[in-house]
Amino acid sequence: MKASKPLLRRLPVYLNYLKAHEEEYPYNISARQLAEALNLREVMVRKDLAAVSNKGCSRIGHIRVDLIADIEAFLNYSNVTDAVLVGAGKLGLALLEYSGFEKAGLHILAGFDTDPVKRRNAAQPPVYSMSQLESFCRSHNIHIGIITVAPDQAQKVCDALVACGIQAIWNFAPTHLISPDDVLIQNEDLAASLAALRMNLEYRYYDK
Amino acid sequence: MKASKPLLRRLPVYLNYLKAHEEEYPYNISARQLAEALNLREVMVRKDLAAVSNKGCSRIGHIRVDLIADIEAFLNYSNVTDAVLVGAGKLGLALLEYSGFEKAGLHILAGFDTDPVKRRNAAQPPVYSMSQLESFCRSHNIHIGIITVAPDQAQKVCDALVACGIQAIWNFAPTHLISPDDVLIQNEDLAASLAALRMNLEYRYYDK
DNA sequence: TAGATTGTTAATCGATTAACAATC
DNA sequence: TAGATTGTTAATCGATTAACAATC
Repeated sequence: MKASKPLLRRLPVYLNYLKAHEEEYPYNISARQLAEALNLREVMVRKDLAAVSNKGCSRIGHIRVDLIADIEAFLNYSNVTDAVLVGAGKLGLALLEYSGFEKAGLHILAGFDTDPVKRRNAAQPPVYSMSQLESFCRSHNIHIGIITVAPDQAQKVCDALVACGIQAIWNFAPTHLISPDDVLIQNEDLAASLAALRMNLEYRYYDK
Repeated sequence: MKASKPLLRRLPVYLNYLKAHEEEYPYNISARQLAEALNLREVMVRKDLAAVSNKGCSRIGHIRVDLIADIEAFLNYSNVTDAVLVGAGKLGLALLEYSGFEKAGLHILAGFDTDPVKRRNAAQPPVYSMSQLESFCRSHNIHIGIITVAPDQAQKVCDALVACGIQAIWNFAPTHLISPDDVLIQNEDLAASLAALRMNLEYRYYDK
């Protein structure tokens, strides 16, 4: 029942590819074809697909639309989760208005910011004052919070979100957050990701 | 010599913590203290630190500033890499102006966009027309490209970057890119990351 | 000295890959 | 039938964790 982290990260990639390549695979697609397109090992893809769907047929593979449905069902994409975002700076606004999250089952209901200039009551999603955070989270029963503030404010915002009953935090600030054990924190550290990219690039030179 | 991917992702986290907690650890810090602060296992931190520094002393641990220097040296932060970004939409602009990358050794020299409205010659970094991409990359000898365009344009942009001699691509578009084997692609798939967060949150409910 | 800390060697764990039987 | 494909069981691989000797 419980899926591994790598699997959870690969499933949206499969999903994305399956949705984007309707013309190429109008009806069915095999693990092999998917693996080759995505540059992954066939066996791994086969095992991944077996984990989320039992509709694979020999000789045929998977029915494209069924596979999409099974992956979405597995990832619970139909069960949309509401979220709030704190920090309506450039990154925050970009995320607020990014349409891709809706497809992935996340609905960012509103943003919050201490800076009155950043507020916008009319736009969709709106950006409100921090003082409204708790009542908003409570009344909408929000469980997910996204942090896109400056690193030195992140812990304070984290504490505020926890106080509002938030259960999972997606942290874009390059700060290690301290939170109660029952609050899930996922760090999206772009600088760390970048470090990995640069190092891999350098190893390449080194190997040559 | 070659570092594992998990290690490469933890090092910037250590670095970040070490830099931010000068008052707490004015001189030395032990693997144990670092591990507890970051909620990691002591042994793992110890092994990680041993991989990048040989200056650890029994009873004392590591000298904070030396450790910072060793991690930065290991990650080659002094060797700043130049990069270009294609797609000056909200996310693109946010990344263009994010100061954290400089500290991590990435200097985004310029952005490029097909939309004349998005261009800005005066701002820093500037945003130019796509037609200038190749000459810019060639003349500045750029090896890293960042893609922040819409998914349906990502492959085209990827091809253009490859044609400009780019060797590594950091892709923020939710699209699997096809590229020559010697071009390194790192996908930063926020929707995939989100899926992992949501699933972990759900498992939690399930466990209860 | 005793205790805190290091680095290293061996054991464990989890994920990927290989091998293969089953099916259409 | 032969071949393409599936799902599953066993082997491998790599990373984490445990155990421990060495040091100040």
